[in-house]
Amino acid sequence: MTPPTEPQGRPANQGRRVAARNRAALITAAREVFAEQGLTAPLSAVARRAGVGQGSLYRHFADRDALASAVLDENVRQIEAAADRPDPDLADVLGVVTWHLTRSTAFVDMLRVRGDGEQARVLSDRVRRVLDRCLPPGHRLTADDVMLAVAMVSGAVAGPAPAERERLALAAWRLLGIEVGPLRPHETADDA
Amino acid sequence: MTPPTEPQGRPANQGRRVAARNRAALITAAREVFAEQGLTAPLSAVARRAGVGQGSLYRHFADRDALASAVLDENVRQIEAAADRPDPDLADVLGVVTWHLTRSTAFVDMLRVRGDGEQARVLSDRVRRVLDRCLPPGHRLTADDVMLAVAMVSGAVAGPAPAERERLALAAWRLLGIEVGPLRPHETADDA
Amino acid sequence: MTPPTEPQGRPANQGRRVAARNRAALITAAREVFAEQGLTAPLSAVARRAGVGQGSLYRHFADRDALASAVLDENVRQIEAAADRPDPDLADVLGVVTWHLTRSTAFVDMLRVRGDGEQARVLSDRVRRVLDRCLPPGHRLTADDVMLAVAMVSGAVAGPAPAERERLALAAWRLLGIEVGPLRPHETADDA
Amino acid sequence: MTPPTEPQGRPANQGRRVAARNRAALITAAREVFAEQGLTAPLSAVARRAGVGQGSLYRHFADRDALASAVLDENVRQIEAAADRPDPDLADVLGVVTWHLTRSTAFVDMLRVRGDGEQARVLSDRVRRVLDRCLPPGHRLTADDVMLAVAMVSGAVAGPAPAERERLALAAWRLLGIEVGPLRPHETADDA
DNA sequence: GATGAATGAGCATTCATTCAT
DNA sequence: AATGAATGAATGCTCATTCAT
Repeated sequence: MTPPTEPQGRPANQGRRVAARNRAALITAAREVFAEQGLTAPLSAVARRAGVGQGSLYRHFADRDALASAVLDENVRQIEAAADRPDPDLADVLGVVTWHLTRSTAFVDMLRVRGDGEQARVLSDRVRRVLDRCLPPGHRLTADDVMLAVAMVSGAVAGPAPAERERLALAAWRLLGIEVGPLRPHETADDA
Repeated sequence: MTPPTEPQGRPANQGRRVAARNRAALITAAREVFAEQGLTAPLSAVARRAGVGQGSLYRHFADRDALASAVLDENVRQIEAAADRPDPDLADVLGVVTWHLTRSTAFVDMLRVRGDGEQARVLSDRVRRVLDRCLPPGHRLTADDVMLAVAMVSGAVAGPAPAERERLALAAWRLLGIEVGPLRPHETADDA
Repeated sequence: MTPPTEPQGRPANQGRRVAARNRAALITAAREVFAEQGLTAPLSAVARRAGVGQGSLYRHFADRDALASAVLDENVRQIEAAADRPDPDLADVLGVVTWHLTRSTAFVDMLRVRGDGEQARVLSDRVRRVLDRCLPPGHRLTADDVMLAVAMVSGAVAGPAPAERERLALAAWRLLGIEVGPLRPHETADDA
Repeated sequence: MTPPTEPQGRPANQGRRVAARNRAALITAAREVFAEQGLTAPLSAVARRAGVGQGSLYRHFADRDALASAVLDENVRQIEAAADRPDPDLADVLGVVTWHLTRSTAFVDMLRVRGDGEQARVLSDRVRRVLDRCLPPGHRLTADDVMLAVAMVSGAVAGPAPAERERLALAAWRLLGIEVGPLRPHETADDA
């Protein structure tokens, strides 16, 4: 993107660009660290993995929750995107939801509305709204039912090792008698 | 020199008479603290709530796992007791299991086999064995199914406030189409 | 020793005998524990190895120093015994001294008069007196010289693993040009 | 709301200007504390004496060994510097070695390779290499001999009070028949 | 006298958070 | 706006010492 030439000066104005890059690096790092160690992982580990000073982390994110929200926001956005067409299919969207459940401990925790989270509720509500839109009128399940079902599936995958989660998630949906599409992420444009 | 009555200094060693009482107090305190804060709560908080020195905690329980096991063992024993008769009824036993799920975050954590826990696996296996015994031959569910269902219900109640858990647990079982008896503990004799 | 008969009563008077046995067990245990872990080993470990309550340890020995002295007293007594004849031979006695140096970290520490020890000085002086008696008038070395030499040899063996100590001690004496007899303990009668 | 001047609360973060100063203060404090109490002295005492938070100590030195190495490295560097010329004189270098032996309990401990210490072995080897270089071919002593002699002298000074150590060290070398130059440090340039 | 439990001070270590540069 | 160091509260754990039984 930036022309590789000009090793000279150009002192200022990089700030803006560096800031954005750091923010993204922090989110990426946090996603990885939270996935591996859970939502209570040391924030210093996140900063280290992002290659960024501790202070910068706090400049971008006021507290652990803000950082976690930023991480989860990306997951939720993918779910929203999966339902972003005229007649969204519930099974399809649940496939995306489940894909994230099997990848991210943090996402699991969020959907179980772990304790405190004001932020978590907001994100969780966005998921609910998406699912609501997928329910044709007269469906045997309500949005509450589906949200509960999602929480239940997250309970099924919360403990075991990553390798087992996919199998367990599918077994859980089967036990619920709810059809689910193929487990997959929904690539959005902002990864470019 | 100084008279034997010293209101200052050490709070007085009350001798070994209190040993059993302390042990019980520690388990009670741990049950409460773990229920509120989860299995990673500070052990110092447990000792404080039990009104006992830190050293006494470590004398009675070698490590966090030993303490957690002592707490959870009581829950599991009640479940075992509930099934301890000629023809145990699955719905009944699930009622006891669910009762504990709605009371104790720690019990929820245990059944999701969070992390490494050797002890957790042992306790979890005891629950599985109990449930296995309740399944008449030819039942539509396997023991694995039921354990998965229990994990799913624990996912349903893990996040929300205690007041909501009972309602959610019942809704979860209904969604699974599995009948569950009244939610209740199973009082054992050792409380005397 | 005690007649194996009479399983009945005989309530008291055992106290005296048990006390002596405990004291001996504590010294033996302390010798082993101090030899393995050094003079700062936990006293609880000594009591445990002796099969005795912590309280009993403190009844017999007011503090760590008293216990250490009791352990070392036995070593010093052997050295005194080795010189307990008309014309004691310096090399012989140094052999006994060196034998203890190679076996006991505690003994090494004592002869280097580690820090505090009032007790250590007393024991150390007894060794000096023994060595003094072994020096024929007109010997090229003074008692101070020999004590210094002993401290130097203890420095040579203090760090390395037990297996190396014998070799190093002999090399040290050779470097000093002082003749030393065979390394051996001096069995006394009180082991019966 | 509150004016930026708050005499209460945090003692104020003085920014990274003090980083180097803190590191140096820690080494100085550690040198003193280790010299007085040995290498097992509480690290909290070091931090306190340095006027630095516990966290800062751990930021600069990962563990006790790293701190000890930093302290001892300076001693060893002086010894190396003393031998850093065409034809180093053994007696001279031993004078520097002995000077450090009489000042620092920690240095004494290091040369006796107490316990496991990976780091201690490294430093000790550096001393050996220096001494090796001072031995003209055909000298009556090998490097092993001289290292043993150094360990022996350290045994002579390890116990007694600082005031006595110089006298005892000289007496020890005399007893060994090894010539030693004046006891003195070797000032290096980095004190500036 | 023996016993074993109670106690809490002490030490190592981690980590969230602040702040001068 | 980034940086990285400083800080100390918090926590786990150990162990010397006391004391009722």
